[in-house]
Amino acid sequence: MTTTGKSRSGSDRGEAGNDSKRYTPANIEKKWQAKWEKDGIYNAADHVEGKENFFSLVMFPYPSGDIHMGHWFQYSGSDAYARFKRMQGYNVMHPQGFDSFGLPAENAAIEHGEDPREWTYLNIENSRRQFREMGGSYDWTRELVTSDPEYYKWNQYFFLQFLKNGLAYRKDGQVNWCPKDQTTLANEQVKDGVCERCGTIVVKRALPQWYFAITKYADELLNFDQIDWPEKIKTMQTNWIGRSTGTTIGFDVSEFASGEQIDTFTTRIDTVYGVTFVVLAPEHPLVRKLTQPSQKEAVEAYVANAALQTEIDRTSTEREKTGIATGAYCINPLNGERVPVLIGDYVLATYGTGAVMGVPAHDQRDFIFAKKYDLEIRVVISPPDWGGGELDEAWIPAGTQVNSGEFDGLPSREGFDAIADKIEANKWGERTITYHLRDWLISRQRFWGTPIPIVYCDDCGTVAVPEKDLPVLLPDSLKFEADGKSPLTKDPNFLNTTCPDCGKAAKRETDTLDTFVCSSWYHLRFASPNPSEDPFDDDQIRAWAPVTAYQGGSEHAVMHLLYSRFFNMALRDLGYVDFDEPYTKLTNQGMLIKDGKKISKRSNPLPPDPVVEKHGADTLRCYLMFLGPWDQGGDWSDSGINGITRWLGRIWDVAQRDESVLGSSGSDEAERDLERASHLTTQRVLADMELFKFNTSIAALMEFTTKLMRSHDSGDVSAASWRAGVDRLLLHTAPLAPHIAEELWERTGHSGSIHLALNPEFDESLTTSDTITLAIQVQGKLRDQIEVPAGIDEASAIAAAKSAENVIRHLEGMAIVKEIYVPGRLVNIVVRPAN
RNA sequence: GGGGGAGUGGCGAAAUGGCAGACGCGCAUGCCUUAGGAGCAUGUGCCUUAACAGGCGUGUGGGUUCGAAUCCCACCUUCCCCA
Repeated sequence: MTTTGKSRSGSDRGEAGNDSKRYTPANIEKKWQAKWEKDGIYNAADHVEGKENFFSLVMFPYPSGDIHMGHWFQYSGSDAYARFKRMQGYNVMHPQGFDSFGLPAENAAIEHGEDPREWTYLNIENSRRQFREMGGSYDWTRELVTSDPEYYKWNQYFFLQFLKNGLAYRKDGQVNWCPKDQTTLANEQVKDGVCERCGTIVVKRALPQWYFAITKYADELLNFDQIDWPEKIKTMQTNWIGRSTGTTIGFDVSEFASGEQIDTFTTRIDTVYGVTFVVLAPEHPLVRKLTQPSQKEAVEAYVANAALQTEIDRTSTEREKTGIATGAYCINPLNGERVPVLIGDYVLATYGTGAVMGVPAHDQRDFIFAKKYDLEIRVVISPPDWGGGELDEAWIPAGTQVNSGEFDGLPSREGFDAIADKIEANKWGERTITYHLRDWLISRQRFWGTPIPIVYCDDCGTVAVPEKDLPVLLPDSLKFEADGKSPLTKDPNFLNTTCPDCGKAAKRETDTLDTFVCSSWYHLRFASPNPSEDPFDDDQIRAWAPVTAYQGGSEHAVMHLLYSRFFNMALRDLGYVDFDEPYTKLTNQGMLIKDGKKISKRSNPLPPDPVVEKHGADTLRCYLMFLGPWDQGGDWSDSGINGITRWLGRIWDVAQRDESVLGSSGSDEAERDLERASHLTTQRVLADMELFKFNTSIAALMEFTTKLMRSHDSGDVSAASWRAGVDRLLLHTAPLAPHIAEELWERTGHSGSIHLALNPEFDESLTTSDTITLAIQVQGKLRDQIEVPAGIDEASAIAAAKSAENVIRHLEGMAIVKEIYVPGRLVNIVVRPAN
């Protein structure tokens, strides 16, 4: 830094205390943050006479260290919206908390031997400070921390209610297993197929896991009628749920395994006469029974290899499909044909029935597979003009049934139903609806989470912990040790307990709940933060829920946002709430990236504290909101922040100008002009804020700021209308830059917080002017612009257009074909050469 | 592999069927200043032109329309999420 620079900033600091002329964020931001908190102006009462409640919720953060710039992006926008709604006259509740269970705390424990609890609560402390420095309008009396026993107790309680009502169950699931460490691994702990710690190749292994029965709600989750959500989120959820209608059909294998059949599911039963092979997933239970002695060795090797592959690899279309014969055959019930049974790792045991029928002529994957293994390709849906020759690729579209026995000649669309009817009549299978959605696996083999309240007793089996014994507490000390096992599995005080039923010695469940359970109902606890005997108070839920407006990233489209909807529907059916959907309106903010990549504490850091220190919280908030459309995110760069610094400096300057230099009345034209700008600004800002278009709101306010400066400079507006304009500017700026707006509100003689004031109003009739500029096009190309009276009729507009100088030139030698007038906007004259 | 976005000046962007580039950054020139990493004013898509004016222009190729950044079809690039 140069000497000049140093002395300048030094003098800034020196003057700051008494020179109120200069905008110095550090001098005002802390002051107002303290005052707002002391006065509790953002604390929401459950009922306020004459005001409608508005629950404005933003997805709460995971406290992984600093609140980073991405959080600032998210929370600046959502806070501006909550403030805007408050100024619209709503009784706004805008809570904040911490989603504090989860893997990063465990990683800190694993890497640095820290206690995840200490690590987490230290981070929370730091995050609270940053939230305050942001100037968020949060109601901190409602704060919740999901790793507090008062909170996770209710996760356990809901788990038990779900268990009682058939919505929670335990069954075998595939987990990552490290054979050396003898432990399960989270997906994140598997790097390139090997154990993160010891480098051993990780295998898939079946272990009992807990599930929530979300698939019971698959159809209701497909219905979005009651909620105002972005189309893209609804599309993602719809695709994720993946409802498809089709037919199951069994292929008899009793020749090789008595009494058994292979169940397959297909959406194209019309092609069933074209089945020339059947493929099983390597994990399919029939694999062992069907494999013939000659194939045994090869099949075992193939199955072992498949266990090492990820699903990505196995289902990738880039990779060549592989398969291996079992040596067994099955019978196609439709035509009695005997077709080979193969094993292919591109078939997943967890999807559908874990077996597919191979129809190479009408499925491209099967086609390539059949070519490779020299299997028959039989056309059963004839393409139009098909001469009976070999196909170059699978024919997917509809056609005419051929080689399909009694169904030959039918259009395949009719063949679909006719064949399905026959299958159902003969009880070979039935029409079925399947979903891509699977039940929600809630077991985590981790230690920083909600303990699942279950006890295993040798005599009584799986026993639920009685509600009166909740919460099942996490042990105080959770030190991770080098063997890779969860501390819960080794802590005798936690592990050893007595059976609630028979009183004998028993072991606790050591799995913890997925952290998405915490976030599935946290909004209800915000609405009702205090009860200790119930998860929440019904009257408070009625006052606030469902959430009026919810904001968060679209990366949660198919996990959190689907789980929460399921959770709400389940709670409704169990009698806890009386509404169907948890979040009425959803808005996604985009992702803030830096240098083209996601911001991350480790690999791509961007700490906000230095920026706040240099420019102030208001400047940073506005800059982030000005970067671009909030719902599309933005690419951070330091270069533009000066624009916001200048703008706030100009507001600071204009608001404190001496109005006594202006007269008690101004010129008609200038008054009218300022009035129009004022009402137009309010119209634009109110509309844009409602749509989370903060960038264009700020652009409108920048223009208005300039307008007010010029009006004052020119001196031809009245003091009263100029001052009213300044008030309007401050009120609109308040949600975006809350500290400076509050400071200037006070300095310009107002009493009470600007944040409890109401938005200005506008009169649309005052936003228009007497004349408009019409664009004149010839052949759709702009040729001139003319000034005309605002209410001009079509004929006069076209006449005026035709007499514009530059237009005359372009009409020369042309015959007019058509004249188009778009009221208030343009005239387009369509011509052709006049012979 | 599946799913969802996004491509517009040197840069962030605006405009959702009607004047492409509002607003801001940066840059240039000028004013003010002992000074400027301050402030103010003016200009700034590219090409041709002394000027008037004209041509080109919203990732690429096609289409619909009097008129397309915007709607439709195909493709390319890129980001995010899930497995």
